Amino acid sequence: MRPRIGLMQTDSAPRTEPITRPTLADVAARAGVSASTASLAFSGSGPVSDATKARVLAAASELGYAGPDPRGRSLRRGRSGIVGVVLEERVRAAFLDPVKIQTLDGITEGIAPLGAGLLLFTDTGEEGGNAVGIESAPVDAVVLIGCSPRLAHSVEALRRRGIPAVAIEGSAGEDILQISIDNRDATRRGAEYLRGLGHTEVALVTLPFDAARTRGPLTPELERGSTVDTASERLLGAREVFPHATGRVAATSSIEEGLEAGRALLADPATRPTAIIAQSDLLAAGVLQAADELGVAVPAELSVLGFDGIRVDGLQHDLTTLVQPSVAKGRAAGEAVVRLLAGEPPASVQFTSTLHIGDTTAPPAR
Amino acid sequence: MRPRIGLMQTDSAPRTEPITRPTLADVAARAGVSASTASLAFSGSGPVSDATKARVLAAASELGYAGPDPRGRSLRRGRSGIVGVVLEERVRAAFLDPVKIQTLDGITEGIAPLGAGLLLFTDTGEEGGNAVGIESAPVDAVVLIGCSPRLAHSVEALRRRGIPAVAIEGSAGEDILQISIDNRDATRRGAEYLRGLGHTEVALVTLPFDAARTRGPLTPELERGSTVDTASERLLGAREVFPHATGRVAATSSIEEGLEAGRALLADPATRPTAIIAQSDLLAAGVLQAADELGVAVPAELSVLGFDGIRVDGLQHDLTTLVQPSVAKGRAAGEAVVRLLAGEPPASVQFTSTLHIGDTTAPPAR
DNA sequence: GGCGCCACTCGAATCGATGCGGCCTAGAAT
DNA sequence: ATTCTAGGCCGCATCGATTCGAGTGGCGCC
Repeated sequence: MRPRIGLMQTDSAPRTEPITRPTLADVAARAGVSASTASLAFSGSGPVSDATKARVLAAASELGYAGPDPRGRSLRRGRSGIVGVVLEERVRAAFLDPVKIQTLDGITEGIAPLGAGLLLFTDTGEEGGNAVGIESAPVDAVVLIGCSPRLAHSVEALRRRGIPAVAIEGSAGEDILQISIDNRDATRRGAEYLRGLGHTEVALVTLPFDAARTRGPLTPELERGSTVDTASERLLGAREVFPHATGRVAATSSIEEGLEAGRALLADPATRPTAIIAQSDLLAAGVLQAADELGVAVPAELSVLGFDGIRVDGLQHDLTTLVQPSVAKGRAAGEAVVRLLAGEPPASVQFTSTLHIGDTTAPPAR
Repeated sequence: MRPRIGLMQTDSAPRTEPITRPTLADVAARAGVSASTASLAFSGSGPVSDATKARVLAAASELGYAGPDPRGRSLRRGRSGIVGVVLEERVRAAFLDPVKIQTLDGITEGIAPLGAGLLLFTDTGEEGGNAVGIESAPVDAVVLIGCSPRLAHSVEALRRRGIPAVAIEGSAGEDILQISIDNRDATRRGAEYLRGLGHTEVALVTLPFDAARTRGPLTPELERGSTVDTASERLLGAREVFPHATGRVAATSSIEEGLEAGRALLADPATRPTAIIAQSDLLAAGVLQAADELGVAVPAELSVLGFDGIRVDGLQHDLTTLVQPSVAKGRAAGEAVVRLLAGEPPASVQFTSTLHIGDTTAPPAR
């Protein structure tokens, strides 16, 4: 029996504008409706007459109200509309890798139906400080790209909090959904192709095996201490065909690193391999540059096999490589996130790579 | 609603775990302290005895509590610890541009003291749908990178909401802080250098002038309809020295686009320019490739000037270019964000580019 | 032994939005 | 004119964390 105030009693009195921004309640009061109604008018998820809605919108406009506060909304809804992406390195380094970019692009495609934003994190190892880590970020889900077991602690926090996670190319944990490719099998097929051509003296240029990104000769110690599945799997695939193959470890997937590794492997004509298996196209491109520098003819004197199937700008060769569906991988991860958030438990996905035969491989010269 | 259990009634009984996740209140109850104290124990922003803190942490661990919910925290604090970044194009396109990547990296450096995450947006134009636009995202501040006036509406919403914004290379609005470089003046200096060498027949390869990214000949219509400051300014700088210079417009800053433009400009030996001013290094690299293809010697028969000062992998030349501090630009933007959030009003910053003289420029052959 | 101080802890209010159940009223049908 | 119906609208409680002022215990000092 609350006395309804006279209709005509407008709050014409110029009340002092408070320092605080207007809230939905203010708008509702101004429009003469309840906060609930005003909320419905904005979210459109309930029956509100057009007249009322117009009145609310008008009040909002007069008050300079810019729409519901995303913070309050996400608290109430339990969803923030943000998906976290964890990269293993710092932003600059991560985005120099075309595969990562393509994957990221695929993710945006995959989560498009969510209309969610992408929040970038880097697995810098140092979780301390005031930094907003994965552990304490308002994300609805997380995609881990090539992440090391170092994240186990954070992943555990995600699990506790009930935040779904999807891992691309990395063993983040037992119960984490995996999106991967046939690293091992694909490399084996590539290696078999080289063997079929007649190669026996094969060297490797691998991706880094640990977070320290040690560069140098490929040693059993490094292999054993590997925390990077991608590198290990591709190595194992090559070893299935060339059990004693060895080579160099690059610090990162880049042309420069490939160049350096290529110089080391090709420097001595006496020990020079007839073929090099690089674990990424960028590394392969670097090896090709090294061969060019040293006057080693490709493919006559040296065959080079890559991995990824990216376009390397400025490369003169048509690289023989294992083409992997980077974008599709990202998209699958995005779609998996969507399903997880919808409550449907999706299955892990394994993509396959295809061998593209270009002009950087041929039978050995000897 | 939730029946609070008696004080001494230890919950040793394996009570059925509720479907809901534990909250700070649960932890506090378990630890036998008030919610306030538990909050202080986690945030560390108040005097809590070590014993109490340990008890709270133990209780949290037992309950599987993963720390304060970021949503509730950000609601109360009014800060989310997230900085939004608006890119003008889709993710894939944006990250193919080394300058953008460097800028982004600079931003992360700049906002490091905030410990904030980076939330990516793309200025796709379509704000509708359920998408989390800039207008309704839990961000503390926003950095606009090379954004078009199309964003005016969103920028207005930001202003209303009181969210600080910084613009890099783009006129987002009147009261938006600008971080820019001397696009016009730098290009003029580069052009003057070419004129000093004796060039008079100069062609341009420009960045796109509008969101449509029209590719083709540089027409007065396109110039007039420009919504991209960077392209316009660099064009004007060139025109100050070569008033009648014309050329081609690229659809994006990439080697491929530069290659295409280069082919068009160099195809006919009769009308071939003696120098080409490219508005980015990637475009310049493409032009160099086109020259190589067509057997045009650089710099003997053709001088090429770039802009950006990035390292282009696989480029044989030492490009003459205007080196801009991309990373510093991003860092300045990040630092500006920090200051804005701290309440200190910082000033707009204008960086200057320096002319790096490489081996792609020489006096004309004629 | 008493007084006062200090460090710590507690309770309540608050932030902004939203779901819920029930009440109201306008319009239609008889 | 009266009753029925259904679409709209309302108030309240709640989400989870934080802050502020009040309170309380213990302790030192006179």
